[in-house]
Amino acid sequence: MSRSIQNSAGSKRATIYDVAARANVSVATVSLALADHARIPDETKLKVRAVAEDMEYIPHGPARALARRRTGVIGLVFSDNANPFFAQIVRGAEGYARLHSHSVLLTNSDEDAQREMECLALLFSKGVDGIVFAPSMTSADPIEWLRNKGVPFVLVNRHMDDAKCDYVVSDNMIAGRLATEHLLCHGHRRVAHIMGPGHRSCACERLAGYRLELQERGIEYDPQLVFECDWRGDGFAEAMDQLMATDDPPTAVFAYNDLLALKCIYHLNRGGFSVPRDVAVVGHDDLYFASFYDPALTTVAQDAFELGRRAVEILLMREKEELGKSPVHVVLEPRLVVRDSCGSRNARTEAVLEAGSTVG
Amino acid sequence: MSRSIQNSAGSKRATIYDVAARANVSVATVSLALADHARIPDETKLKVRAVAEDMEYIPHGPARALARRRTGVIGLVFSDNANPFFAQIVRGAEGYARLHSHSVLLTNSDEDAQREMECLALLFSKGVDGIVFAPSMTSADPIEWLRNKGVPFVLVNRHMDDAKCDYVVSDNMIAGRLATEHLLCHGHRRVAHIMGPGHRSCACERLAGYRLELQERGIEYDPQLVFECDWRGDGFAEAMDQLMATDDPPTAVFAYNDLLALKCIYHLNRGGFSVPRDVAVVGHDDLYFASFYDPALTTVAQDAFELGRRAVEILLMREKEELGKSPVHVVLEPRLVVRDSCGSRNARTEAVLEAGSTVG
DNA sequence: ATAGTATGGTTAAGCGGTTAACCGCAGGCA
DNA sequence: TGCCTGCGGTTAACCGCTTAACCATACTAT
Repeated sequence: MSRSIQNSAGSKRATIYDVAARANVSVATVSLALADHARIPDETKLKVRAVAEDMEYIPHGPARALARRRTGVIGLVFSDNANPFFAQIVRGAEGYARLHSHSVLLTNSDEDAQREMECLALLFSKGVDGIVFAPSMTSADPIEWLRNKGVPFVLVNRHMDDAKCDYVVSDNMIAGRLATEHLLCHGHRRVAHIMGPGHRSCACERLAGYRLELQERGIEYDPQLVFECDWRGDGFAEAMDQLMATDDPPTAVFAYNDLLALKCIYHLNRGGFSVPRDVAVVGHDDLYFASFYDPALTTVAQDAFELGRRAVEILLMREKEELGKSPVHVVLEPRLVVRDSCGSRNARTEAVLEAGSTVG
Repeated sequence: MSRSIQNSAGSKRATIYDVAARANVSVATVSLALADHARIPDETKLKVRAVAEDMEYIPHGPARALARRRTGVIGLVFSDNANPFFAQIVRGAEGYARLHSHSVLLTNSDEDAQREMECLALLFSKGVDGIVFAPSMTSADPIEWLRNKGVPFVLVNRHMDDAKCDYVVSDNMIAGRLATEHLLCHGHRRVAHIMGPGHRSCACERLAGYRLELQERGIEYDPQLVFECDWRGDGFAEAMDQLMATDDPPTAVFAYNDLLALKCIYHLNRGGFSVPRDVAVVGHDDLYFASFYDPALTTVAQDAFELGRRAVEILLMREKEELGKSPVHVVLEPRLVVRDSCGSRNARTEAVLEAGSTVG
């Protein structure tokens, strides 16, 4: 009859059996009543809910997950959640998930292929309903593995061109063009590009955009002006120095992202160059602190929050089978945010401090 | 006999029954073998493991959680994981958790009391083994609730003075003193303080440190020089302007955290004041981008990563009952990182770019 | 020979829910 | 009166794994 006895000390968790006993109904009735099932008359629902409320009954997730065959949990795989860009994606994902009664399990791959697989396996073992995944490698192995296991997933931020799967990205080609166009329109002819890790789709695409824009405006592409840095953003300083020491140094730099842009400005300052006077700099991402850097950073904004939000949205729609068989590709439009680091505005003319961003 | 039949298509998840069937043993043997139980001879273990490996068997977490009565999941409650400071704590927690075969469920409370309770309830429903919690409110309700439910938890970053529970914090009193001392030692007599939300223990303690240091150095505390801002970091600009317009303006500012410090510098610049020439500024947290801001920010460093790490460590030790009944209080020592924003160093003298920090 | 004890494996009872199938009863209708 | 139908609830079979208790066999000691 009663499998569990609610001890009055309140130390043990109240189970559905406790509620059933107190409400003088069966566990089935409790379950159905709390699920607002049509078969249960309102009167009973009210009674059961009152008892459940009173006992502070909170259903046991794992048990429910076992019976229902889904956990209401979405797995997240990023290389590093402390990276402000990823942090925002995570936030977007978490927010949307919560709005739809899901929660998120967070894993970090540290941009390591093996760890990435471990993350996926871990999430699979936890029985997540789906995975939002920012692959760091070009290898299709993780994708294959996920597909084989039958776990729904959506790629975010980066995508593999061959894989026919859902993804949501920002249009990095356009981003590269926007940044480059802006600089060229201000008369720059020698525009350098600090490129991200070459194995990432977004780095390649931004480079491609940069090249395409140069081409369309009749400027010859000079590979000397492009250098790649690793995923930690290190390794551009020396190249930068060499470049600035030539007799035809760049007058502008388009950096893969804001962090690199800021480091670049910092480094240029150290080297005696002033931004934007001597060199114009454009970044990418529009991290919140870019706006109150000095000089305020001109940058290509991509909505990281939205990236995460949409990814979860797709996952949940797939779960409810509201989506067809064909893969969903969301491509967000980036936009240029003009500030001071490219010299087209004067810092002193801006009176208002941009707000936003939380404080620890 | 066999409850589940592994269809060769591979679409359904392999269960322990599938493994047992293929290995010609009972599920109990499989379970024990995979758990490396002493009762199972090596030969059998090898055989079972080979089969499990071959079938890519990954135990089903929820089922295991139900049987074992723990999930191997730790819940995280912060106001906003996109805040770089919290992001680092989260990272520290996740890293340590993973090292010990645990994973983390992330929730954001948005600094809202009700949402905070929802987060806790959610985590409880998911059956987390413990919770790392940065309470945003002074109310002891969440603490009481957790205690009542019997969920192990440890507070991080902020603590409630009355509650006798585990916590790990940075010594904010010392932090306030360090920052203030540094400024006073450089001859400043009018030191302003941009204070964080007054309901947070850390904001109060940093203020207390600031006051104590003033007192010990014979400087009278002037409440005019202190102003509080909300959790988003807004609302200090006007106060700052008024203050700078008086005939005895501050020559130095100690800001609650780096974000505020940067905003403050930005705002001072806009107002025609130069940092550090006109006003010295010291921040708090040592966020990675503080080092390549211009001027590079002098700040009080607290090890956010370690904060998260230690919190999880305590949780896991409690789980293994390696800790006594009395509450564990970890207080990390902050340290002053002197850079350029306080005028005690010259930006041009520094040659090396500080490295670190990842790149999206 | 006989009980005693490892050894190595199996059986089965949970863990806390969900839900299909079933059942008793009252009302409607021929 | 007898049958069908709806209503409101219960029973019980899972979900996939863990683990205490049990059992068969072989080996030891008396």
